[in-house]
Amino acid sequence: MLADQIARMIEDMLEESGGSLELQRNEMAGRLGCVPSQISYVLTSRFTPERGYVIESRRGGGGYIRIVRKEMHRNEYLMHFFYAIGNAIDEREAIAYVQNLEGNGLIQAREAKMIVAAISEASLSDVTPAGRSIVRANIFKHILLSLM
Amino acid sequence: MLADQIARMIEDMLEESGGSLELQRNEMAGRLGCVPSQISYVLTSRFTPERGYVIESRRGGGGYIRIVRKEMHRNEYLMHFFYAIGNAIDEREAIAYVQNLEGNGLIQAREAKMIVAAISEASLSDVTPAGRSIVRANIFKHILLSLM
DNA sequence: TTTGACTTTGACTTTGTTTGACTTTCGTTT
DNA sequence: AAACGAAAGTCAAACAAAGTCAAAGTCAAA
Repeated sequence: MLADQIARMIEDMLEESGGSLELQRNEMAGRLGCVPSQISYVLTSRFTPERGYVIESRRGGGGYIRIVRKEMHRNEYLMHFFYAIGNAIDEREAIAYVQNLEGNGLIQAREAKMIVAAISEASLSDVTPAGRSIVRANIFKHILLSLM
Repeated sequence: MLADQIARMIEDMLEESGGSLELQRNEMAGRLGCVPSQISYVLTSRFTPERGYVIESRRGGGGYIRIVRKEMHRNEYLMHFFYAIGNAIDEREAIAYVQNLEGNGLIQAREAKMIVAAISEASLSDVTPAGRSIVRANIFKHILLSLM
């Protein structure tokens, strides 16, 4: 399958480059003889944060897509929390996790305060109550990824 | 990319001169082999007030462009941002603010990464596009409050 | 044999950069 | 003053990416 082929190729490139690479979508699609959006598809379906990848990109002239693989095994503790969060978490439980992280020395006091502020009900008051826990989980997980 | 190259050059010059410099647009464009308005573009797209730069200039014979990196002190600064964010902010502008905070030593590199992660489009992908800027502003402001 | 998850494709949108023609503002000569 | 030339400012067009989304295709499992 095309998608798998592309995924393998990207993994290989990540391997070679030690876990971080930049590519150009159009250029790569050209080399592979596929449409550019196929690259996007592979990225969103396979290189997700859940699997430890972080993607950033820029449009326009000189645009690029950067893919970074986080070393899950070197961040066992953080990963533990990452999985524990799941895809939704309420404020109370989230705060407990933050305290836990701080207690284990994985984050500083100031960082803990920042996280609590970010995922507080107050910060998310404009999200529908139903959606809050989901958005909170997403934010929290992305913060954890940024620490890896 | 040309624009980035020019931006880097200006940053270097600012570094050397301790945060303030004067240049001539035409002269610089000549040295770089680009059109003068390219310099203007870099200035307006990168050396913005959000990033902590102040630009002033004069036309006519002996004209110049002065670029000053502005530094403020902690509370003044946090307050300034708090108000500047308003009740909605897009990702780009928000990141510019974070870079500014980091550049002026108000937050650590790790903290900057955390904030960027927290307010990224990726973190907020489950919020409606229209709502994202509003939620982002809220999160950002609450994080700032946690730093005061 | 229908369903549903996953894939493939391409038209359209948005964002970012580069260029050049034209305008405005100064200082300096006449 | 008026005219001139030397700056910088403005703006829109052309170009260069990446993002989005929905329609159509595929295929295995019920």
